[in-house]
Amino acid sequence: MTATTRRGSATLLEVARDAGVSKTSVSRYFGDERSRLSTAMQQRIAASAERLGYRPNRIARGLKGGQSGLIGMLVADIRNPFSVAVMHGVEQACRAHGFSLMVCNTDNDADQAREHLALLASYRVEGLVLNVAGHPGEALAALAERNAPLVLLDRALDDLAADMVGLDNDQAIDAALDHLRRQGYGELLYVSEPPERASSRQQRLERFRERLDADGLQGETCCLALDDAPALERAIAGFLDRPSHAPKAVLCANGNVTLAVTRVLQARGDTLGTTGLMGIDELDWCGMVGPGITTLAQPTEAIGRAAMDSLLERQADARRPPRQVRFSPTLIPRGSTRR
Amino acid sequence: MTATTRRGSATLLEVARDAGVSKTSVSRYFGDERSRLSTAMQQRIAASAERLGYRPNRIARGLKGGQSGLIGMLVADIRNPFSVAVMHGVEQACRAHGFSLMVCNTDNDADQAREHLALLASYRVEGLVLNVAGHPGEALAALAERNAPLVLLDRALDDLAADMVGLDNDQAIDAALDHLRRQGYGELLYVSEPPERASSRQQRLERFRERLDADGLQGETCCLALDDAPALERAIAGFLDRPSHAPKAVLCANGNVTLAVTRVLQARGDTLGTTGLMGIDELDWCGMVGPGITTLAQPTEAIGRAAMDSLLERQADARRPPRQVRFSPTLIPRGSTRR
DNA sequence: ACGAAAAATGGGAACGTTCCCATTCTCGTG
DNA sequence: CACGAGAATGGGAACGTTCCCATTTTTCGT
Repeated sequence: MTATTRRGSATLLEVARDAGVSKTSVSRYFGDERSRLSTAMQQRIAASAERLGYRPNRIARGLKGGQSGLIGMLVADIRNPFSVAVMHGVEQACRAHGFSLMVCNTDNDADQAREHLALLASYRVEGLVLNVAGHPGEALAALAERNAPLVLLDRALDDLAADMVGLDNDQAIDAALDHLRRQGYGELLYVSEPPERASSRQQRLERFRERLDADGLQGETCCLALDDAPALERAIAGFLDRPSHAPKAVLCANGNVTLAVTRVLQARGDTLGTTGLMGIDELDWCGMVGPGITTLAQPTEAIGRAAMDSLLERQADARRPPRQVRFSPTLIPRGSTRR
Repeated sequence: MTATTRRGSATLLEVARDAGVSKTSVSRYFGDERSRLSTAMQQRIAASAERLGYRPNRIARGLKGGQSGLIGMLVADIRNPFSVAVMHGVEQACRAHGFSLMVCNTDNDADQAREHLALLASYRVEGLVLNVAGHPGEALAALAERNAPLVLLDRALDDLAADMVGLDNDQAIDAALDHLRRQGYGELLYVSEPPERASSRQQRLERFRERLDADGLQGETCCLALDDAPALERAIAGFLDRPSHAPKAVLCANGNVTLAVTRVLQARGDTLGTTGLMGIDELDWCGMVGPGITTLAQPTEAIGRAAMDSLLERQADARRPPRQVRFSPTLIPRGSTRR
């Protein structure tokens, strides 16, 4: 009872007894209501808590108040540097607002997504950042269940009117096409992963097609899963090996595509620049491959922070109409688009 | 009370009432004791739970049983692909054993580490994976407080006898030196980040120095913070621009170093291969820069899983002596070490 | 110096579980 | 046919908080 070592940490009640005050006062001290306590009491509590090594139990706190202090984040692919960068932003913002982030990785698997969503719901997360393709049904379930704020990252879900944060895809495609045209490329190949379940992929693809018509550029698109390397090789060969009137360039829809396409071009022995190459998403190595790869960088940290802001705002006003926040990309010109 | 939509999800008690059974039975159904229930009761509970959309509240469960179902992980730098890969392994293993992973990123900041550690403790995590430099005092505090299993990733802490999982650093350095020697490089520069607070950096550095003596190789070491680019440039210039009798090569202590050094070499216009380059840690782009960069790949996923295994074992037997698990690297030879 | 308002404090009842103990029911067995 | 073992079930007390209210103390204006 006195100074014996205990297995767990001290409880609020023990601190209260030790300090000779009520548990309510201790609760207030560690809650946000220190101002309601006299200085003397604050000191006594502080002393006792210190001596006993007391740490409030977030779990117990979450139970009564319904405040888990947790924000959940569902990421389709944790190994994607873009996702990690955004996650970093989300985490910073979480900390700044006293939340903790619980990240789940679905490996692009709908079953895992469902499972993880249920898990996050069972931890009563107070907000949810979603960066996955597909199945909003489950998301809705979790949402309805807990009535927790939700924000979509980089992809909208048709049948779910939710807040969303991401790149201004139209602007990105426009910037890319402008740059490529200005650099003298006349025939373009747009390579994307399958757009079916990811709205941002759809938007970029669509915009590419629209602008092609409008600008009178020659171009084509190609959507395929990146694990099918031979298919990608064939697609690229089909485009590059055809006789043409104007210099050719490949535009990559995201970082993963850029990686895969660059591998193929290298294997073929194409010279970057002569064959244009440009990608959305900036990566560590883009400046180091050949003459450097031109990219459109996304403001990843800002996107992450904006996601958290959106969560907080919706927490404050649940019935505000859904809003989309779009960020502008930054063009980083390099040798791969210099002839 | 009847079929009205509710704001949160149903509670165990509501399910019990709906099914006309006691809460204990429902608790048993969702716990691990289904076998103790009659088939009839199982069906009734299942039906009610389904209809009400019941999901057990992990927070409440954690309170009474002390089982948070959470594993904590502290990562020094979430943007390091190596850390992410290991984290991926840890997460998989967590899921396989019914735990969830809570990842905190410290951005190499001791204050954040302390803060996050306190946080994880307050969530009563049942295990802790540590991948940070420095301050074990805090870690010990959390450990002692909760008596939770602990495993160190990639770095041991001198004053803390804990389980640890990581690369076999000696073997890695040996493999690197063997390879470089066999390829005909005679003068070596070993570049590392400051080793003070990370044991694996120390081990690699030490081993490099030892083997240099033993093998009669010419070589030197250089430790600096990577954000100081000019210093790195100077160090590399000092090494490469000096007249010599044998081909020179740079060995990088980890992926971040490889990135920084490669940038410098490219800026200088050195030809990879003529100037040897080799790094520990395999990265996406290592095959694509110049003639490719030779690396020693770590089995990241396996390391992650092993960390989790270690946690579970220690959970089962708290007083087993600390154990270290060391993994072998895989050499991936590329053009940067071909003359 | 007298209330009355404001500030400081405390006592319990939740929150949604689990878990220890009863209690009831079902049989096989002597 | 009574008896106890074992299975199936239920009642209540925790777990460590927060929060509503009640109570006590202080501070002032007049």
